[in-house]
Amino acid sequence: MIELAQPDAKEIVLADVLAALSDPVRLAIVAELHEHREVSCGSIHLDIAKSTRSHHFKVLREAGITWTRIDGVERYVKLRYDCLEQRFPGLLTSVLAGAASA
Amino acid sequence: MIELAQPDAKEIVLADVLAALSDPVRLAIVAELHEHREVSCGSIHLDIAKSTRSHHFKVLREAGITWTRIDGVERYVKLRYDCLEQRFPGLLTSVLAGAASA
DNA sequence: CTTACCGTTCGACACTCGTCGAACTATACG
DNA sequence: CGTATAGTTCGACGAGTGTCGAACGGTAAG
Repeated sequence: MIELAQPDAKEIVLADVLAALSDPVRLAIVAELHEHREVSCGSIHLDIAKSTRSHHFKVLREAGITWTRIDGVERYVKLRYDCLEQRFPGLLTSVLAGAASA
Repeated sequence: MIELAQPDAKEIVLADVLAALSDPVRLAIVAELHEHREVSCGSIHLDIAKSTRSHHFKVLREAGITWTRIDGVERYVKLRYDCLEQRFPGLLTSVLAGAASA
């Protein structure tokens, strides 16, 4: 049940975070994660191939935006809200608000 | 002296703003603009060709991040702080803080 | 063990992006 | 007019990105 592979809070790079959030699909994923606290990758409805889905989750994880926990066959994903808030205060909040109002 | 070509405040798209800010060069430009209020394109020191420089300013302008005023031969550029604050409250502030701490 | 399921990895493809130099436009100054 | 200056536009190039289908790998269930 223990497994991860994402950067430390201090290693999170602003440009990478912004690049990761600049894709509409990933923005939708992040908005969904914000509503559901923690969720398995597959339970988010997206009209894309599963390989593409996997790619987007990887980008979010490597940018330091999400935290992934492996439980059996599934990957449970949630936002690294506290890490991001510590590193870039207010950023995720304003992005989530902007995504919701779009 | 009057001249512009940037989107309305309501037409500013979050993903476009984030994409525009996800480039290190443009992030540096934005940080510089934040310090100097208004500035001519050429007065910002950047180790890139002037065509590349022009490209980055165009991306920022079209994303709705900057406002450009033509005066003679020069283009004076400044952040559209109020528009962005209205559209995505706190976003630019947190990005500027993050860019400064990097 | 076999099957089903969840997700990753691997090319491959089209497209976009950052970068450059060169040519161009337009204003300002002799 | 001629020249200098500030930016833009135009290919062109290499690198990166989003997308897909197909193949693969682990875990759970029969």
